[in-house]
Formats: sequence, structure tokens, C-alpha cells
Amino acid sequence: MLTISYLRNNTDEAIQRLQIKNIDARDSISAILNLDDKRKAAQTTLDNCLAALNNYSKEIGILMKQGKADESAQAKQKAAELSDESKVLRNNLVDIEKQIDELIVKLPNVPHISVPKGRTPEDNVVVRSGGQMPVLPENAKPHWDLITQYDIIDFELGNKLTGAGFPVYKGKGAKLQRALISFFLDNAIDAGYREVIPPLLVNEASGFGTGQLPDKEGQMYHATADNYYLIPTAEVPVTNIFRDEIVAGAQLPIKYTAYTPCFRREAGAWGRDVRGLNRLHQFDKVEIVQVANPEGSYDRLEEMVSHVESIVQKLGLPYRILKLCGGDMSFTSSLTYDFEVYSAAQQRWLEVSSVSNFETFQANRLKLRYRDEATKKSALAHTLNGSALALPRIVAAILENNQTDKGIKIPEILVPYTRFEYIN
RNA sequence: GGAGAGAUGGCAGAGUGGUCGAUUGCGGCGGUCUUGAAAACCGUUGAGGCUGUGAGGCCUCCGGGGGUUCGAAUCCCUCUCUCUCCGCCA
Repeated sequence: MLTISYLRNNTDEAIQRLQIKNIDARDSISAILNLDDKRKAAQTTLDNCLAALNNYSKEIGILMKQGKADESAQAKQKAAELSDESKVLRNNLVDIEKQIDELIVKLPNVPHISVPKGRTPEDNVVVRSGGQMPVLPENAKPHWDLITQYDIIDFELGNKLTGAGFPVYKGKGAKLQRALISFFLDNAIDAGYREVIPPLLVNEASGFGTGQLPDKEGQMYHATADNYYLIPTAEVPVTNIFRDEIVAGAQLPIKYTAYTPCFRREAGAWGRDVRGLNRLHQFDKVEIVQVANPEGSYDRLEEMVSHVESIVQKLGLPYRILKLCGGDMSFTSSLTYDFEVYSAAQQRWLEVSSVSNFETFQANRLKLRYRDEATKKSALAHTLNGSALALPRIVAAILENNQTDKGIKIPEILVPYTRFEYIN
């Protein structure tokens, strides 16, 4: 959620930056600012009323102590009137605040000034690419055939146990999952991230804090008996660790990593490009999260991009890094880089990571602040996160790109984790 | 699930209707003393909002929400959580 002070002090800039996301926010921003003026006036009126009321109450208290109860009658009468008045004024203030809230919650985050304008994924900009495109034999198979051939991932069985999009990993398929998770976590830990294992269900406040609620309610599985939500990404519980916190400026940046399964209903997204591992309802992911000082947050973002890039390189996968255009960015992001790996048998790029800076957008909802050393003042921190990495499409790419006559060759760097060199 | 107790400032812990945003201790910060440090002593030390050029003034917040009252940390209702005992259980 954007702050009113930002909208007030940088009105033109906010309108311009929101245009990058193809949003004309002129009307709603001016409505918000008008309401905020009304809010301030209402606040002042209420405060004055309460101050007068408090004075009468103190006076009554003193008279009572002196045993002059009879003399307090007139003050009581006055105070009662002020008390009634304050209730009306408070309702008015609450009503105005509600109106502001309704408008401001609907405004998406302002994109970074460098974000390209655009509407569709075609307008995303390739920042750089790397890795070797594999040359596959004539009879190369897509991963959904390979997993059946080697009996390592079983969709039919998952379908029996739960439903579509919940595969069962078997044998070397299961072990490959575990190997990748450990490999990703070790890389993150070596890069200075602290590992946490968060809950996989979160409450409403957490869902609101990172921006899943109320808008994207339909994307999460909801355990209605207890009103908990299954996490769509570790970003939700890990970022919410800092909800309602004021951290010391000297601690920044704070870097956390977590492996979790992720649960997504993918309502409305089903039907296209969903074969095999391309889109699942439950998948594994290692997430990296940073809480940063506003001054340095874009350096942190670049650091996270480099971190993800190094992992993809170590796995020997052909990749490219995209800077998302305004139209393809998420509601909460200021700047997002997507990582895609090339899946040779499908002959298409698969998104495996998304690394974003949210600036103060999430922090404002979370009330996540840091205390500046010099000024001793608290201010909203910046939050960032990224996948490092999401497993299924990485697995798909490894399977397809590394298929040989002898079976599927495990990337060198993973062998210490898998303790086998081929899936055959 | 049953019974009981509790939730107060960074922490510990007072406060059971009235000048209480809250005694006190620890911790933190500043100072005196010291070559330096420790000890001792003195001072200071929550968050947010409104207002003012500023100094300052005012308002709200004692787990969340609601109520009683001129006035609530304190009384009532409700929810959540924690602890103890019992039951069940990985």
C-alpha cells in the first residue's frame, strides 16, 4: 500500500510512475488527498473536543476527592454533552478513514522509473542471457514422457490421492527434489541468508501483510474451519516475521531464506501450457527475502539477481533474465526481474524465478520499520524477495536438456547431493 | 477436550474507577568522576496522529474487539494467546 505522504508530496511523480503500469490514477489520488484533508480537520476537531472533556473529568475527580460532590454536578452535565459529541466526531473520522482505505488499497505499487512501459509479456526486456543451448537427438522427449519412462514422477497416482496438479515423486525423482532443495539452501546460506522453516499455513493478517489478501483470495487454499490459508510462497510467512517490527538500522540488510512447499489454486490459469511440471497446485521452492535500507535496496536487488544467476549457471542451464514491463508486473512490485530457463524438448522458455523490490509497499502494510542510526527516527524499510529457485520447471529443464542414450545426466554440481550420476 | 491462572513500556515487575502513559529494578543512551575503563552518582529512555517556523501544545494506544461511566490499565461481555493440572495424542 502506498503512503499518503508519498502521494501528497510526489503527486505528479506517482501519476507518471503509475502510467507505466497503464493506470490513470489522477482521479483516485486527488480523491484520496481531498479525503485526507477532511481527515486532518476531523482529527483536530475530535482532539479539541476530547481535550475539553478530559479537563472536565479531571476537575470532577479533584472535586470528588475534596468531598465536594455536589459542586461537580454542572461539570458532569457539560462533560456528558462533550462525551456525546465526541462519539459523533469519532464516527465521522472513522468513516473518512474507511473511505481513504478503500481507495488507497486499490492503488498498485509505483514502478521504478526504469521499468519499460508495456502491456503483455512480449513487452518485457531481455537484460542478458547465458548458458549453452543443448543440441538434442532427433528422438528427444518432453519431460512428461521422460518421467513416465523412468518412473520418477507420477501424476496418475497424485490424481488418485488428491487431484490434478499434485504429483507423487518416486525413487530418483524424489531424491532429485531433495538434492535440489539442499543445493539451493546451501547456496543461499553461503550467500549470507539465514535459514528458517516457517509455518505452511498463515492467518489473515499475514495474508494481508504481503498483499495476497483481500485481492487474491481465490489464489490460496483456505482452511475454513480455522480461517488459515495455505501459503502460495514462503514470501508470505517469512516477510511477515517482520510485521509490526522496528528493526535497528545497523542490522540491515536482513537476509532470510526458506524452503517450503507452495500451494496455488491457479484459479482461471488452468488450460494452457500446463502439461507435466509446467504448472502445479503444489510445488517446492526455496525463497530468499531481504529487508533493506531504502538507500541501498536496488543494490540488494542486483545482488539477489546475481545470486539466482549463479545458481542457474552452476546447473548448466541456458537462461535469460527479463526486466518485466509495467503491464506484466505484479500489483505489489516496483521492479521485477524474471528468470527463464530454456526447456529444449518443449522448445520454450520456462519461468523459474521472479526477483522483486517492493520498496515500502509491503512494509507499509506490514508496519515494518527500521530506526535510522543518525536521526533516531523510524521509517518504513524496503522489502525484497526472489525465488532461488522454484523446483518443477528446473526439473523439467534438467530432464529434457540432459537426456542421453545412457539416461538423464545429473548436473555435476548436484551429484554430491543425489549420489547418483544418471537417472536410468 | 475439561478445570484453574494470567496477558502492563526492550526485559522484569507494581498498579483494582479519578491529576496514570503508567511506581520501581534491569538494560540502553547522555553526563560527572577517571590517563582510560569499571564502580558510584545525576539525567534521559515506547509508538502513532493532529497542530506550530520553532520551543512546545493537544489526542490515541496497558493482548484484540465491544460495553458501563463525566472519567477505565483498573468494572462487565467477547475473542485470541500463554502457563499449570487432567484427558487424548505424533
